[in-house]
Amino acid sequence: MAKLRPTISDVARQAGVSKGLVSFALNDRPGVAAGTRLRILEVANEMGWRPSLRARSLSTDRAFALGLVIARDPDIMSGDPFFPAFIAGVETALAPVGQSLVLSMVQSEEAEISSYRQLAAHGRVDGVILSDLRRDDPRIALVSELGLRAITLGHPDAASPFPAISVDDSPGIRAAVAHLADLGHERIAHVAGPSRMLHGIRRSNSFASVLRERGLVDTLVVETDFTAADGARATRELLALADRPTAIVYSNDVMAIAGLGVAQRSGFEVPRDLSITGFDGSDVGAHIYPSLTTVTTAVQDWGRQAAELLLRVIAGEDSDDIELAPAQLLVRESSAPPETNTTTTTAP
Amino acid sequence: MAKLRPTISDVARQAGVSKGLVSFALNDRPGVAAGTRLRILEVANEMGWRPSLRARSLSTDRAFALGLVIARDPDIMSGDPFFPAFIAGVETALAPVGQSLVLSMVQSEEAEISSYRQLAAHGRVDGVILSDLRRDDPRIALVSELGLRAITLGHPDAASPFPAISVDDSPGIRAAVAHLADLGHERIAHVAGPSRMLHGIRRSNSFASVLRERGLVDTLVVETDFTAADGARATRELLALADRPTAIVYSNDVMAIAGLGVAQRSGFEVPRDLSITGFDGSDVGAHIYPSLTTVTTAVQDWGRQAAELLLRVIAGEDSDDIELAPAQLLVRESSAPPETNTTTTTAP
DNA sequence: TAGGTTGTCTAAACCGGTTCAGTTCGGGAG
DNA sequence: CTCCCGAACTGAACCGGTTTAGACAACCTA
Repeated sequence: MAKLRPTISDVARQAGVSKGLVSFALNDRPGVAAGTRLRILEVANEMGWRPSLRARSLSTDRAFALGLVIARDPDIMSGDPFFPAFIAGVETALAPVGQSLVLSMVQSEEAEISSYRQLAAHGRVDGVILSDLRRDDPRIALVSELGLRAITLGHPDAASPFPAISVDDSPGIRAAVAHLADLGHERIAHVAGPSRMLHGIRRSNSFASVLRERGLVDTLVVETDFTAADGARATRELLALADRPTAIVYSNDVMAIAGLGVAQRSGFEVPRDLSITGFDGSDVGAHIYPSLTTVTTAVQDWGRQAAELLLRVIAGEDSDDIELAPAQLLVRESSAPPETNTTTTTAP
Repeated sequence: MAKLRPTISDVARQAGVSKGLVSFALNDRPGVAAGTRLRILEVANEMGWRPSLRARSLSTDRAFALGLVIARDPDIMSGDPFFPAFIAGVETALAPVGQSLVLSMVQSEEAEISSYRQLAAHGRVDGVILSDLRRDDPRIALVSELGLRAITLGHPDAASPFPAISVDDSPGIRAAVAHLADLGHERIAHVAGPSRMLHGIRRSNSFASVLRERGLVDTLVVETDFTAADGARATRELLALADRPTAIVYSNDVMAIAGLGVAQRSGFEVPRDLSITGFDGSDVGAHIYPSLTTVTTAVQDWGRQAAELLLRVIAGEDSDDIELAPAQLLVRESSAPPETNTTTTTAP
């Protein structure tokens, strides 16, 4: 015979007080005599009482959960190291405080919107983490209109009522390009992410600005949808150019690996004939041949701090924007000086 | 001023009936006159009434959510195509019925156990999906003791109160090995997953049994933890053998890609000097050079059907085990006949 | 000693649904 | 014309917490 879990009324009866007082005692609120509080806690503990999240949810109008809606094709997700690490980080912040993560993975913009609507309508979460910001991102207005709390991963391109927690990609991209330029590359291409995504734009801008600073060509840019297939396509296009690049900076590791495949298949030897760099260092990039020079960020930490920030927002505490340690270049084998039979550069 | 969302009492008042009757009407239960029901639905719709999930949760003792606890290191997750696709599939089953997925990613067995305990104690979910089954998996007893409903991905190695939804790996593995044997390979190795995981064991067994049937060596097996790093390590060990294998069957694509890297780095040309096959076809495997022969399953469909099965279990409907279409071999470029002129190739 | 203040506690309302016992009413059978 | 029955509906309890108004006693002050 399974004995039902005790309720707050059971505790009250057992302790000989009213259930209201038990509630006060258990929530550490003033107005309870020290001795009584102790006795109540003791009785509750002894009876194995656990608060009912549902009852608490109903009466306090909170969900004790955060939401994350990922709008990406599973194909893109499949090789991407970002979300697993990010979610693992979120978890480390939530578990200790008894909160949960409600995850939704959608594959179209309509599904994305209805996903946020459902989360809000059902009161499923107290706040959401907005990732993969886009230009004029409709989610910001939507989410605030729905009355959800939120934070953004990165700064949106318009005014936003939500705090942002960001990792500056620029130093990483700049370091990658500078690294290649320092090696002597003059025609450096960029296989960019979708231009509707802000981090894609930012990376592209950083890319272009370093090149301009150095007086190098900054027009070798191909936009992609972040998939391996599109990374391969972009690489084929670049390598087919009459004046092909000698180095390619990719916006993620998956595309870089696919690009490496294309290059090798076409008879180019990397890094002798072509240098490549990735982004958002994946585990596998370290083990391919040649190993992939890439740009890494502390994603798991990002996840943890994002969750902590959102919890503070929900609690109504002051919460300013957070700027995390910038992305860092990790030089491995896939980058080297270009073949030297090309024209030599003159030192400034 | 924002008007508060209407409650069932508001609808009742507006329609001139009791709130009990509104509840009956909205839940399509008998005992409501057709005309009245229509009027109530009309009023509710007009007022924009949405049921409060929290109130419903409290009174019906249900969560309207499913749980998934993933106990893997983010490093392993990062290149693995399984969970993103699986979760996307789950979502397609949940969204239409207004349910949600509560996801938890943990990195230790204690954290895993306490994660299930929290989900149950908080009544956060009505059931859980048990993935990555292990031998003598403690979660089966735990989860049933906690009173959660559940389904397992694959058949556990002991009696289980939960239905299983499985994809038979054997045909895929057997096809991969047969493919290699048919090409003429005689020394075929296996880079296996952790032996504590049932699917790892099953794949190893299938591997060994085909080899025995064909009278080939079945002892070239190295166990790994599924990471790229460990896949690389296993490959180095195998290639260092005096009588090295001419083909390697990997238990996932990430390790196969890492293995390819190791082989190429050691001067082996794939597939001329060494054939390799992966498992759980990832997007990127199609774009490396040489492209990866692998074994694929319809993971997204698996996710959708798993969620649907669990929903049936929760609803108390009959729910038998489900056997999905078996894994299939996808032959690409990384497998070819062994070199016939030399029995042993020496590493440069 | 009266009056006010403070601290401790109780009772009841409340969150927004579901469910059940019981009341009302109309129609068919006898 | 009754009587009975089932369909339609009401009112209230219930889920398990939180919160507020108010009761009561002890203590302090004038």
